[in-house]
Amino acid sequence: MIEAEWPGQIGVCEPRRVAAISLANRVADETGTLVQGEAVGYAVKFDACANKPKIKYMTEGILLREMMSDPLLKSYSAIMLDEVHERTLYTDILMGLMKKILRKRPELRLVVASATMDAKELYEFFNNSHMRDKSKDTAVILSVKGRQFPVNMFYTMEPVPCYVQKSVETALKINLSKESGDILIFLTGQEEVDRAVRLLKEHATNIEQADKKEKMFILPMYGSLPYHEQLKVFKSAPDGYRKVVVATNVAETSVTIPGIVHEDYLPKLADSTPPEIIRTKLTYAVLQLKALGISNILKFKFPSPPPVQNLRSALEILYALGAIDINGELTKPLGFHMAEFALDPLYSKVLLSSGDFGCSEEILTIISMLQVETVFTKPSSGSFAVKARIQKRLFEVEEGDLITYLNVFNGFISSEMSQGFCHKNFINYKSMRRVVEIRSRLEKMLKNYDVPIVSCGGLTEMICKCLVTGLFPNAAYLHYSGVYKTVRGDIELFVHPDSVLYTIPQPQWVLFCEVMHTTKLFMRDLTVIKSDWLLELAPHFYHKTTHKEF
DNA sequence: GAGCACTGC
Repeated sequence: MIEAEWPGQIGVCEPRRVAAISLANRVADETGTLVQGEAVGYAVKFDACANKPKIKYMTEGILLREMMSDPLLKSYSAIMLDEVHERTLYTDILMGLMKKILRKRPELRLVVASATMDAKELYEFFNNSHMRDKSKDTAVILSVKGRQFPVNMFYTMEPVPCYVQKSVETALKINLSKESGDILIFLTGQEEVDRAVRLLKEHATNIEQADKKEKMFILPMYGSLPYHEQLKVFKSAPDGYRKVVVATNVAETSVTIPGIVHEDYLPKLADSTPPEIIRTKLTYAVLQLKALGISNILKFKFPSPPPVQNLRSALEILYALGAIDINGELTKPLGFHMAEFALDPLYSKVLLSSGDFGCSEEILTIISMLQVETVFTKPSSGSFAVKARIQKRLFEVEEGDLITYLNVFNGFISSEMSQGFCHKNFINYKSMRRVVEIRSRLEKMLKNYDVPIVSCGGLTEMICKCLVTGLFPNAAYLHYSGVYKTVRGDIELFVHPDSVLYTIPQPQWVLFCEVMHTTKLFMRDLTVIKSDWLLELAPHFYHKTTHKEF
């Protein structure tokens, strides 16, 4: 074990929650200690270890957050960044911050672990190799040969007509064989996982009823499952049962589910995507760097510098939201509170102003609904597809998708969160449970910030106005040519066919939550607004002269 | 009438 002369903690950052939790479990198991004990623990959002374990596994955002109260990470003597080859936004930001910290704390040990051969680039980044004095270099490259866990893989040699069916059959075959060990099946999406789980459960029930000894314990695993259900895969199956986990690729990398020795395999695509930081919106990341006291974002050393224009527009939006002042300083309390939310700043702004509009109950619901994939299921069979469409109409309103979501949620709550309600209305029950979880967390945060939790009781205009206070950068107007355009930049946008506004006469002004770039630029999750509201509620961003339409 | 999935705070 780690001895006393090792003064601080060892922090290991993983890009995904399940990875952090499963590694902590694994290491605790190997060292014969309890997870979340003194030696080994983990911290992910909403589920942190209470003590300070010697080895702490966490998601990247957690370490970033810890830096807000402990900027030099003094409680750690070593930090490991794992899976760096994935180059998530947070990996890059953490590497930039660690470089700064290392200058002030040369005794801190940093291990950067990557599965690919980008070592040279990272080596140069941490060594300041542009400087002439190489003797000051402190980074070294260590190579570790990969070691595989003994796992039996099953490939199908030929294409199979239905691989969901086939994987279920394979699992059943393994289950009847003499070999012991748990089974992990990978499929491509949530729907497939649910289908496979249903099939397997039928078999499992039959086995139990026939009182055979090959009992199975079936568990699904995918991202939009409520958190407490995700954690079930890490527990061992009851005595006498073989655990069968059916997963999407949530679990594909860096996850070790204890006991798994059989894997179904789907080929992984070559990892060639450029770092997230150079192609994504930086509003939230810049907000967090500001919260860490990085005053000059444009001078911050990123391993892969994002386009300056992206940084500038992030700063401009944060200013217009009121999160930073004219000097680029985080505002108190608004900017600091916005940095605390694990949400797009446009959404956290809407939440924080919802008390003033007397509609925080409704806004909490809407923002929570936006955190999950669509709750409407899309049956593939014809007659059910028509029925689903008819049921969805019952919730639809002319104000747009967001108020429609509000109606769905309220219906779900009135039904006492019944599965029957979801079934009848073609709504995903598990997603709705997750929305309920998220909503109660956000509500707690609003209460902490003394935002009154109040309902406007059906005054949808107040809700729509409140949405403008944060979503104003996402406003579009109907051009006389019949397509929508952004107010700034005149970019052509189209209503997505999934929107409730798709089939009704096009309103003059809308807010969108997201743009999807597929065959065209499609706006999703729309709300109808009035142009006056933009002038009234976002004067920094829109002036009367900005566009003739005003 | 569109259309891969997944993740993180």
